Amino acid sequence: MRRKKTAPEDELDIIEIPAIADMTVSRPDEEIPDSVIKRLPRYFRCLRELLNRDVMKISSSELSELTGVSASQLRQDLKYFGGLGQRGYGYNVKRLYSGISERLGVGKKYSAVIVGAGNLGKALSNSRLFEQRGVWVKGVFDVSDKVIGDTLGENTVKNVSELKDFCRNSNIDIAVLCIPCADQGELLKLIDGCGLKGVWNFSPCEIDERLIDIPVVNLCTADSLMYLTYEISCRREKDNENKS
Amino acid sequence: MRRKKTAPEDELDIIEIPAIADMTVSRPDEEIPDSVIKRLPRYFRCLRELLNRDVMKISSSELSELTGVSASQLRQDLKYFGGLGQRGYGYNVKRLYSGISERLGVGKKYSAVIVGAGNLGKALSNSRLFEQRGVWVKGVFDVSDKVIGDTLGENTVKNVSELKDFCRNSNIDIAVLCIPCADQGELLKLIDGCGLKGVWNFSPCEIDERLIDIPVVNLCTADSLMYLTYEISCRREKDNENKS
DNA sequence: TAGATTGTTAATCGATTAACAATC
DNA sequence: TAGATTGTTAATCGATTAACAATC
Repeated sequence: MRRKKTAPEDELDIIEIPAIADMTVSRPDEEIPDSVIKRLPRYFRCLRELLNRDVMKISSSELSELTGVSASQLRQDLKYFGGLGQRGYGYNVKRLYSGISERLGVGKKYSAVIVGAGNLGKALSNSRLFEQRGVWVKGVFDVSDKVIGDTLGENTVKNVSELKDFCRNSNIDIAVLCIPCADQGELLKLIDGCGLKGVWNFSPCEIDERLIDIPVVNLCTADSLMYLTYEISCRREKDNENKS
Repeated sequence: MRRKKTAPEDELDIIEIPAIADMTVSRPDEEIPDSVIKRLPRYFRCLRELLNRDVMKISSSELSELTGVSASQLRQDLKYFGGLGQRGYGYNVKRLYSGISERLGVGKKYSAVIVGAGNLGKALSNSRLFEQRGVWVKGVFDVSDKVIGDTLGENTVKNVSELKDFCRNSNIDIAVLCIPCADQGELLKLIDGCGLKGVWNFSPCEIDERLIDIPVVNLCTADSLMYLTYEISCRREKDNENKS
C-alpha cells in the first residue's frame, strides 16, 4: 500500500501529519484502562501531600519511590493525561495534581444520602471524607424510631420511608448504604426508583453490578479480612516448615 | 543431557515418574497468584450461600452465572486446589467449600485487638464479621478517658498505653486500626513491638507495606469513593455528549 | 453407550517493564 | 553544550479466554 515519494500531491500528506499527531497527543476521549484508574487516587493523595509541603517539582523516579509504583509505569499512566511533564525537568506538582483531579471528577460536586444511622453511619457522617472528595451529605435515614430525629452533623435522621421522595426531589447522586444485615433483594428494593447515579455499599451483602444500571462500589470488608488471614496463614506455614 | 534409553538403571526413572506426576497434581506448595486469591472470598461466600440452600452440586457454568467470573477462569482458578471436581458431573459444593476454606486459612483461629473505640470501632465490634472469619477480638483500646472502661461486646475498653504489653502477653495476631485521623508515623509507632502478625487498617492514612515486615491491608475507603465519583462523572459526560 | 463437564493446553489479550530517542 | 528526564516504542510477562481431549 506504500506510495512512491515523488508526486507533488504527496506533500499534502506531509502537511497533514502534524495535525493528526497533535490529536494523538491530546487524546481527549481515550478510555483510560481500569488498572490505571485504580492507581490514580494514590497519586492524588501523594501529590496533595507534596503540595502541602510546598514541593513544586517531582520526577517520575521520585514519585515512584513515594508511591511504590515503578517509574516506567508512572510515566505510562500519566501519558493518558497528555504531556503534563517536561523532559529534562520532571512534573510540576500543581499541574499534575489538577490534571488528575479533573480527570477523576474531584472538584465536581456530588450529593449523597446515608442510609443506616448505626455506628457505621455515624462514623461516616462524622468523618471529613465526603467534603474532601466533593460529596455533600444531604440526608441521613434509618428505620429505627430510636434514632429517627437525632442530629448527625448537619442532618436530622429521617424515616427511611421518606427516602425515595427525598432522593427524587433533591436530585441525590449517591446512596451510602450502611445497613448492618440485609439481603441483596432488600437493598435493591430500597434504592430502586430513587433516581440515583451511584451506590457506595458498606453492607455485608454485595450488590451484583449486573442487576443495576448505575455504578456500584461494594466495600466487601469481610473479603479483605479474609485476604489478611490468608496472608497470615501462609507465613505461619512457612515458619513451621523452617522450624522442622 | 539426555541419556539413552537402554541401560536397566533407566527403569528407575520410569518408576519414579508417577510419583512426581502425583505431586504435580496435588500441588501442595504451588504459589497461588494474587489475582486468583482475590477471587476466592467471592467463591467462598457464594458456596456458603449454596450450602445454606442445600445445593449439593454445581457446575462451573452455573457458578460462573452466580459469581460473574467466566466458567473457563473458574476452572483455571480451582485447578490450584487440585481435582475438586468430577468430569461429567461438576463440583461437590461441600468439598469445594471446605477446600477453599482450608486454603484461605478460614477455620484456623486468629486473635485480634481493635484500636480506637469510636463509632467505627464500635461498628466493627458489634458486627459478626470477626466470628464469621475465625477471628476472636480479645481487646479494645482507646486514648480517650470518655470511653475507657466502657463495655463493647465481650470487652472493656482499655487504655491504649497498655496495648503493647497486652499484645505480647496474649500473643495477638491482628491489630484492627480504627483511628479517625493519624499520620503513618503514629500508626507505626503504635504497633511497633506488639509482635503482631498482620494489620487491618481502617484509618484514613495508608500504611506503606514496605516499611513493615508483616502483611497490612489498608482499606483506603476514600479511594473507593473517588473511584465511584469518577465512574459517575464519566457517565455524566457521556450523557451531556448525547444531548448536544 | 451418549451426554455432560472437568482438567489442561494453546491462543489471545492486556498490563508491566525495559530501553532509548526526543528535548528541556 | 551537557545532564537530566520525559514520552514512546518494543519486549516481556502474566492473566484471561477458547478449545478440546479425557473421563465421569
